[in-house]
Amino acid sequence: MHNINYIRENPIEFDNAMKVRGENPISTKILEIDKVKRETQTVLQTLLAERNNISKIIGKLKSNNEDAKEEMLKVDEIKNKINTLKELQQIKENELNSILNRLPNIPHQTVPNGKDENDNVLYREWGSRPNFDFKPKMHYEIGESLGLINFELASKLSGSRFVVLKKQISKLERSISNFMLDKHTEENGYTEYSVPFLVKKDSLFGTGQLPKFDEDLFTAGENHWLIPTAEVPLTNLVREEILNINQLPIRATSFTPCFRSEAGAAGKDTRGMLRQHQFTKVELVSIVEPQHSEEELERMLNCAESILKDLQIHYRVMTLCSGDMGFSANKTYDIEVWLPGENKYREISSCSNCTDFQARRMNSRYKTEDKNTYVHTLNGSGLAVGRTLIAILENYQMEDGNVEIPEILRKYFNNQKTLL
RNA sequence: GGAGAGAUGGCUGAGCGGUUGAAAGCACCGGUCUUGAAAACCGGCAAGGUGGCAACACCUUCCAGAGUUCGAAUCUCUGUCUCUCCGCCA
Repeated sequence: MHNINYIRENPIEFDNAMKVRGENPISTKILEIDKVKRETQTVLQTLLAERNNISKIIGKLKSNNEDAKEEMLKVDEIKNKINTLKELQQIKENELNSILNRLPNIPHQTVPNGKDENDNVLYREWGSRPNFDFKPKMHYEIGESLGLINFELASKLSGSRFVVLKKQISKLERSISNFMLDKHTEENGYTEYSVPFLVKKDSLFGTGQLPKFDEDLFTAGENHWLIPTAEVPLTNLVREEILNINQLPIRATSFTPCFRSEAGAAGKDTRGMLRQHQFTKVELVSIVEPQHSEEELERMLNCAESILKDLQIHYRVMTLCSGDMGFSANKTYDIEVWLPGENKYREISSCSNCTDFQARRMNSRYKTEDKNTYVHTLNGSGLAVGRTLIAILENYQMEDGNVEIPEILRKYFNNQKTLL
């Protein structure tokens, strides 16, 4: 949600920011509505003050047993005007909100301008592509030939874009999530949370999934939605809170399933478990003071990267361009892991600074000496577990179809060196 | 699912339809005292908005939404949530 004051004072900058995010210039319209709204409000408030005054007089007259007929007639007159103006003001406010609710965050000045993922810029990379003496297989070929990944069974149960894992691969998934949580809580300073996987509308509005992206979400019953990421419950922990300054920074992590309808991705990545309706993820969320959010984004990125470094898997980090960023983001880094089977880099984490954009929607503030200030919120995958599983299978595969277990995970496997 | 109780400022908690934006306490901030701290005492302390260069004035907000009234934290209706008891159950 945008600060209307900022738009009033910087309409051109605002329109430029929207433009690089693929929106039409709209500040003129916003300010027009805003102007009518405020003018109405000013008149309305004068009338309300008048009404309050007369009512007070009536109160006094009545308590003295005096006649108040004249005053009551006056109020009656004012009341009609008040009702009309109230209605108008409400209409204008709703108009304004329905526009503001759907506009994305302003990009940070260091965000490259661009249209889509082709305009993203390499930020840094780590490691190098592994060499294989044989043709590396795709993760699903590995998993299916071992009989440990099964898509037919999943489709029988739930349809397309689901998967059933079994035995060692199932255990591998579990060990990955344990490793990530251990790392983030023991070394990276995050606090582990277990949170609901079903949330209500307000929470999804707070983080920016609603009202614009409802078709990407699954609903459950009348009033609940399945979370598309733990960012939603974790960030909303501070919704409608006024935090004490000494509570900041908050660094929270959680392991949850994520549910996405993948409405716009028909036909994309249909093979394998790269793009599923349900996957698990360890999420990182930071709530910080505004002046610290830029460095916190770098810190969060490092925390996410530390997982792949420990797993010894090659990756690169991309700075997303303005057109490829998510709705709430001011700046986003994607970590793309190398998948030898696919012979491609694929997104495995996305770390975003949402500045005060979500905080305004959530009304999350902290107390400083003389006023309350919106916090800054950040979120990042640390990492997507399903895709980490894919990365391990493809990077650690052996010619005989077996898979080596990354050293850091062996403690979860009784020091076993390979999957079989 | 059945029966009852409740929702008030950062927290706890008062509140006859009209000087209640809201008592009191805690927390927090400033001061006095003290070598320093604690204690004690004094003072300050809700949020959002509109107008104004500003001082400041005004409006709105006591879970949410409708309603009654000249006037609602206080009365009525609906919804949401919380708690207690009973039943059922992971």
